[in-house]
Amino acid sequence: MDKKSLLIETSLKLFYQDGIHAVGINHILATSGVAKKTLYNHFETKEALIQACVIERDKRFMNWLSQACQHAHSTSQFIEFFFNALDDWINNRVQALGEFRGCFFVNTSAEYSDLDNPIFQQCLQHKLKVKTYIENSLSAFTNDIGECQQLTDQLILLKEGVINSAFIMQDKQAALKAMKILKLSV
Amino acid sequence: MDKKSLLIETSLKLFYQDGIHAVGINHILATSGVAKKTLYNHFETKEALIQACVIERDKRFMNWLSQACQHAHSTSQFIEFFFNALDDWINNRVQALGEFRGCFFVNTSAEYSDLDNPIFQQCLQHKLKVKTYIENSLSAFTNDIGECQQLTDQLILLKEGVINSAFIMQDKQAALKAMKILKLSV
DNA sequence: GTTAGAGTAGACAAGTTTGTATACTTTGAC
DNA sequence: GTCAAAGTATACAAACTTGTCTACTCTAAC
Repeated sequence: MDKKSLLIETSLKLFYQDGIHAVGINHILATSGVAKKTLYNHFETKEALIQACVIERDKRFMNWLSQACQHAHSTSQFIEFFFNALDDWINNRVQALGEFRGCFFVNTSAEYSDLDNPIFQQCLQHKLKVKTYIENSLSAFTNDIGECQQLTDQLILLKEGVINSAFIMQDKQAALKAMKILKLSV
Repeated sequence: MDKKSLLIETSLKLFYQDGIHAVGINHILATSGVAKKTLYNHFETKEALIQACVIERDKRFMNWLSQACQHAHSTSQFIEFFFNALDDWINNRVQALGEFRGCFFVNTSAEYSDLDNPIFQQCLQHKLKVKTYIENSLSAFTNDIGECQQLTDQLILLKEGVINSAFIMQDKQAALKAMKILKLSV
């Protein structure tokens, strides 16, 4: 693995584990075994490294989600795949996303919560991307745009609730509970 | 206001705004206008101050929530009051909770996400307290314990989803959307 | 008026932070 | 084999971190 990727990999893991401000550059260097000059060769500042991490996390998340839902052939099947994927993640069956500690984007936003902060904006954009992905996927199964949008809103709302509850309440059944709610209402 | 309360008040505001690690003791002192010795007279360490902040936030949250829902006389009315309260909060109509920046307990947990960290445990306990409050409130309106538990789970899941979505997606309508979901399924 | 408790102001210690600079080594392309 | 690019190791600067300490002041009770 090239040094730049190694640095992002290491930082992503440490940032997700302990938060951004709590993890110093030196800690990242010691863990990755990379020299300081190499880091500042690839990234102008710590902030640039953080931004690269957010981009990488977004990539991994979208890859995982789209793969998990790709074989859905109906709305109800999409819902099932979607929440099963979340269930896998919060129960640590998805290696690409690391040991579950809630939503990386929410955790990161909590440390950069000003609306005009570029890191917050990156996190917001990720969430919008997920929303667009869901809406596009669902639109294949129905012609009713309103219904499609409403279901997207509901999936998003429940997804955020699942991730949050699984993290802070340690409710590892959250995804299955959420699936039930939608199955009752759809 | 006595100095101890002033320190908690100031810290709570700054921690909620910028995160815990990002806010130094000196910043808190400069903002509150309190001397360093006074702070360390009241709190042994920064961690003790953080813990006092979590306790205070829990108090304010529970007070606000229980007041907002106290006049509910039925399950559906409770749901209405509950989500209207959330709607007030995320749209900055609740002074006691400060300018909305997501869930203080989630934001804080993100910086102390080890299960055995006492701060994480405090946040977890707060969430369990909210759950107990909801379950107790609902139990007054029905004799079906299973239904009561299920609805509690749903309310919790949607509450977390609402707070998260309102924060990171800046979806200020999230609470009203969530109310709709439950009205469809109940 | 005296006195004890609480607060102020700020210097200080010891360690950490991000980021730069220097001197040396490895590696891969030609 | 040469040479440039990339990496290593580490010292260093400047600022910041938490927490301690000293000397002074204010305030309220008696």
